[in-house]
Amino acid sequence: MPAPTALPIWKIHADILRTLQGGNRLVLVAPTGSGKTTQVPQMLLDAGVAGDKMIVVLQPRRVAARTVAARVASERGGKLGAEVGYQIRFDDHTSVGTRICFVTEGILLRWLQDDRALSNIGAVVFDEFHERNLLSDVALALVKDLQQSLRPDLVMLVMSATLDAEPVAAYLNQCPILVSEGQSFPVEVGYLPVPDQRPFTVQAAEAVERILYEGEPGDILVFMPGRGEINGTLDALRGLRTQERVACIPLHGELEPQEQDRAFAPNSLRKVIVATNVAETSITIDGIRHVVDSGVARVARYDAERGIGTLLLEPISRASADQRKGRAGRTAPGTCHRLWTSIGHQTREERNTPEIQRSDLAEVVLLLHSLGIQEAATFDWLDKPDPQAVLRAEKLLTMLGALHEGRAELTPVGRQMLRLPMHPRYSRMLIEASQRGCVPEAALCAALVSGRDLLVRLDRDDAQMKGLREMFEDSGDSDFITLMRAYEFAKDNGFSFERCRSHGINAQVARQVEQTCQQILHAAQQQRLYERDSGTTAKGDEALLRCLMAGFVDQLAKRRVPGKPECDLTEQRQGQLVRESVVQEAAFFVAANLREAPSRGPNPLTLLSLATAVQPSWIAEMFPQHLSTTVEHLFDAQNKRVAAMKVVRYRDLVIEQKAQQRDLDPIASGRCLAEAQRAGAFDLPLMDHRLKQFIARVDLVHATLPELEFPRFDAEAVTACLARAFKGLSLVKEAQAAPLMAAFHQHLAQGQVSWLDELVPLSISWPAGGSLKVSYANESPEVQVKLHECFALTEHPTLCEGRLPVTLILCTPDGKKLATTKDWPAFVTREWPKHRQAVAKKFSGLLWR
DNA sequence: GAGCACTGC
Repeated sequence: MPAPTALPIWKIHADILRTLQGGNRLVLVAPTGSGKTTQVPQMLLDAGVAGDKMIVVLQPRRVAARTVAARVASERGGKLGAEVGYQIRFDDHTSVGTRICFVTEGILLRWLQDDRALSNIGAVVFDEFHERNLLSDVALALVKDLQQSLRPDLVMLVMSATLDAEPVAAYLNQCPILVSEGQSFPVEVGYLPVPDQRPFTVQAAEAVERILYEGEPGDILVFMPGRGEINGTLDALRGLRTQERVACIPLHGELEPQEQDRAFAPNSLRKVIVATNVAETSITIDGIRHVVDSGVARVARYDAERGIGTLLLEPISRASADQRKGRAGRTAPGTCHRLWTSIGHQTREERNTPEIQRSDLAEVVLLLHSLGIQEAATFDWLDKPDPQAVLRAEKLLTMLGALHEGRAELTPVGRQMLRLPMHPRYSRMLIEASQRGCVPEAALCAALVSGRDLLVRLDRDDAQMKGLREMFEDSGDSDFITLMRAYEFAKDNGFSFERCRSHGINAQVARQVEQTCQQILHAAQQQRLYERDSGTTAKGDEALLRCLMAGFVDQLAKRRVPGKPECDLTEQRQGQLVRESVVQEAAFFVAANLREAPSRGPNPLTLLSLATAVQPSWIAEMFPQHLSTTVEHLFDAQNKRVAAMKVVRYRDLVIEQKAQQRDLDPIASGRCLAEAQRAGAFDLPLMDHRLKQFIARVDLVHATLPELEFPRFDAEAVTACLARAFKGLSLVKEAQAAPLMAAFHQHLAQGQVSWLDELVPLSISWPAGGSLKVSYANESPEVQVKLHECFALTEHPTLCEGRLPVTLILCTPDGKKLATTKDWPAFVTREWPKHRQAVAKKFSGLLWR
């Protein structure tokens, strides 16, 4: 290994120090292989840039923080944890003498809460900033804020591997940018000549085949969006007939460590590694010379309007594609095969959406409030979060009791919640648990969802594993209880990999859960939420179920039909419970997870998971402020009628209704019938062709002659007309017999109805004699006519005062459609001659022009 | 009859 000072970053050593001795901000662009991560902190230390204070280097991943710290410590000939240390969750290798400290982002944010001024820190270095993780954006904004207020002496250094440093530099008040060389090799990029519609798994396998055929040496890395596609590619690879034998290796985050190691381990065969995005940033494999890039990835987004997360397949950005490409040039020149066209490349987004713009912000907003920042939406961000997402976060925090109603200030409960390392929903659950004597159970629940999935996903027809799983599923009350049982099983078996694997449990995750749970309990103790050995344990599961409800009341779901997965939620949301949930009976449950997934049908599915059965009476006891009782007219689908009901709602979700003995209000009753009809509760035979034509004709005038101010018949207007027609009725039978036309006429202003026959007649007279019906069923009005009867036309027939040509559907004498036109004279001169001979021959008895 | 990228306190 060459001396560290031979690394490219040392070429700009003097510039870096000059900039930071003259100012307090710097953006450093340095690609992989420049040595920035290990060398820059040492340069700062040796030059005394941070004075006698500590240099903190932010890392996006724990492994990186640990390994880089070890490397730097050894370069300086010291012990890890002395001059050079690191701190990550569960692992603190620092001491009073530590001058360079590598930390993960969450740690720095914890420090900020303990000491708003970061008094013992002299410099903050943001490494891998181009990844734009949620917490690194938050940390950057807070450190900038701190530097501009209490700590002008604090040095900020943002390091990024990609070239678009201008926005960050501009954000840091036009601070200087320095660029270092990297140490990588050229990668030759190839695109598809034309788009290929076949599955990209097949295309990728073919690309691999071509690389093998060309005989260029080196391992191959294939990027796929997920596990399914990885397996599909591996299948396709097995089907290849190539001379060379290769080792096909899957790589994704859910694999156990020893399975992941196969990708790193030397292999006598050429390796073809088929990986997800883990291989783009988190995992680096030496020896890759060829990249095959599907060009897609699964990206998590958050729909703030509905509070639902999605995980969709999306084209990756150009920045991401370049990052993937770079994986082929780490040790020698390489090739990159992109499964899209060079034209398609230009239409891709330039860079990824920063995580802050696609996340649930509840935790971040709570943190900001604790630091006195009440306006998260207008705070000085590099990229502002969606104001809607901030609003949703604030609403949730208010509901959880962390913010004061209406004045966006932290409550004492909110302060306690801040000290618990988890999403505010779970910290709210823990606070509830402190009052119900089930803190250890609640802490375990929070720990169980804090990392990767404890239970491995089952193959659809793995009956044996399903059978073993059932021993954890003895309670139908909550999916959390299943997870707890599985965890207890793992713990009772000493977290043995074999025992766990045989029951579909990820042992590694189970060990992490143990640690996380201990940490949570420790924090809970410090917040006086819990006393160890206090002996107050709850009887049965109900206390825990109530705690879970406290964290997720706003995700209350009500089954539409007993035993079926379809549910209604608040805010008119709908969803269905996943089939592997144990909560298959309860009429009400809260779902800890809402997400949208693509389906075969036209609409995506909203899937509810991590369910917990709840009783409506618990809501009445614990959240009376969210309940309302009214008497309303409701449609009784069973008896096909409107009934007056006493309705109890949790927010807008009906949780109880009872028929009332009382007279119906005629208007409300009609409206109720109309809305039931709109929702598809019954059909309306009198909504006939004539009425539909009427609606279409009015809409046509509305669109074509806006100056006449005809109203439009949108869905709401139709419902309003039906409500008028149904006034005073209460039975479906009555509604179906009610005359409708008059009510629809009333939607128009006085006199407008009588203009309709003039503007949009039901039939038009024809020069050849008689008249023809006009159809308004399609976007453009149509008349079907035999072609030979058109020759008498001198001009094209129109509607709406000449503004709208009728579409003529021209037929042969035996009624077969021949052509359509909106311009008869043009048709006769240009199109007709092309058909004339054939038509005239077939129908020779007629006179053709 | 249907679904899952990656991190972090």
